[in-house]
Amino acid sequence: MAEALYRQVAADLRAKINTGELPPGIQLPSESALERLYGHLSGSRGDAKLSRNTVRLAIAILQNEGLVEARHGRGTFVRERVTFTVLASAEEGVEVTDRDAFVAAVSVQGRKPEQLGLRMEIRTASPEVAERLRIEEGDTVVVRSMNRLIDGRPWSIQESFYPMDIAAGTLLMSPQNIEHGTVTELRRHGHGQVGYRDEIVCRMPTQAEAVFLGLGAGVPVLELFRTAHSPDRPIRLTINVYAGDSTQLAYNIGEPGNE
Amino acid sequence: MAEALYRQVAADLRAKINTGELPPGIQLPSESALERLYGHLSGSRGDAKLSRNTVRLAIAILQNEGLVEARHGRGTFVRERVTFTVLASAEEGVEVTDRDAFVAAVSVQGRKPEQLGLRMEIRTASPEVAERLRIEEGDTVVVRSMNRLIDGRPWSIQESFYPMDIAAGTLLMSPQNIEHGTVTELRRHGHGQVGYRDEIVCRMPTQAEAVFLGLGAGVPVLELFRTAHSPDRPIRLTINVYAGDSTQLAYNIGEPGNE
DNA sequence: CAGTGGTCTAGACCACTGC
DNA sequence: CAGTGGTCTAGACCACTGA
Repeated sequence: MAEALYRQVAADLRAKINTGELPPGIQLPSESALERLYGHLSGSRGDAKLSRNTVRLAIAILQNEGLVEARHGRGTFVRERVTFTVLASAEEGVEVTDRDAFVAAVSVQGRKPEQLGLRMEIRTASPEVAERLRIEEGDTVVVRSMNRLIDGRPWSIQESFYPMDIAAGTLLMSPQNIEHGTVTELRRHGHGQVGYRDEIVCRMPTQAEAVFLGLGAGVPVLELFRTAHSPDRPIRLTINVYAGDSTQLAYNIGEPGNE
Repeated sequence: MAEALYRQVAADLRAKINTGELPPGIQLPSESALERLYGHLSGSRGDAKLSRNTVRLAIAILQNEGLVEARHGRGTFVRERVTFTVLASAEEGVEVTDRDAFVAAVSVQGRKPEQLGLRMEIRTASPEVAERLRIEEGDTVVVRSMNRLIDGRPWSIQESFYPMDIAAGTLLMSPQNIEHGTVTELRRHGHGQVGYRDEIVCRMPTQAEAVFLGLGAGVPVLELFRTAHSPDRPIRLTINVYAGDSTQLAYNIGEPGNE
């Protein structure tokens, strides 16, 4: 046995997608059609026909590679993708993660931004959070979270963590948008931001993330941990989870080139 | 029908992994054991038992989430993961992507670095490459590529593209390591690097990448496009493809905090 | 050799979509 | 209603691993 049948079928369909013979948006042949189309691979007689499960295994591979998307009752289609670029580096190390900055950045790229549900909670720090904020695991932290959409499609999940002693007595304690921005609000209370560290990983989404972001099988997420600090200490940790099939992060480092 | 059986099985196993009841490295019950273990879900009589395909569908979900790994003839195991952090920002915008820098960075984190097969080719620019180097599609470019391993495991695939007029007459045309580094070599020929732009995306690997990097199902890759420029023009594009389950990219922006 | 996962078949019934 | 994908079963044979 050279190569499993379902892998051969997947490889053939993948090739057709990559060469453009099956362009984005196009419907694949139905499962029963594929059973017949690839029947000749089974090495059997003339009436050759694959079993449906074999065909479905092949399609599952392509789904998990993010190449196709099955729509119940309608068919299986080659995925289309458009990406949005986030400029994650900033002059002077004082970036803006507030709503206005998001709205401006997206609008510039000709897309429609939306921000949903600013929530504020008080939690205890997980090990991940505690380590980056340089506090103890279990210390209380203020969490401000929101969801962002582009062109009506869920795009990112953002949670910002503040040590309780920093957030206490500021507008961060209120579950509302801060007009002048959180960076300015922190500065007014003696926590001027002078820089940040970004850590970026990619992984497959959790169940909850996949549901909220509307991710099909085979779409990973980009996770960005941004630890902002004053000259003295970390003042904020922002975790962003982005839909991997529609996000690009960009950093400009050093002097700008001649553009 | 509330929720598909195989999804219920996957959800239960996932919960056990997340709570640590099934810690990393542990073997899952065998497929036939799972058939019996979760038989009660089938809503049937006492001898309840799932079909093997149903169990396999459940395991496939966890594999595609990168949570477990099946080893033929041995069993299915909860994945363990260790990550290596790449500091991608650099002082003065003049980073070093050369072998020595890689070796030093990995050694510092107590791991064993290796670099394989430096290759040099001449190709024509794809649209992706041409756009970033600001040349025409189809223009000839010099490509220098290599693979890197950490602790003996394939970790990244790197390809650097240079416009032909920049590479001509330099050591870049030879398929050998450049002792003083490519950045210095370019500077000696009048192309001093003053900054770069990084673009980061994540996606599922191609077939070839999955094979080379030894990625199981459900492991995405991080792809980093670094366009380095002199004051005048782009001088190099480096594309790195990293195993997503063992890589973290980091950027320090602005003034360093008090550490 | 026994036990594990890998591949494949044949057929059943269900749920969703759109005409 | 016909056609699509979603779920599930029962059973077969193969390939790999390790004792």
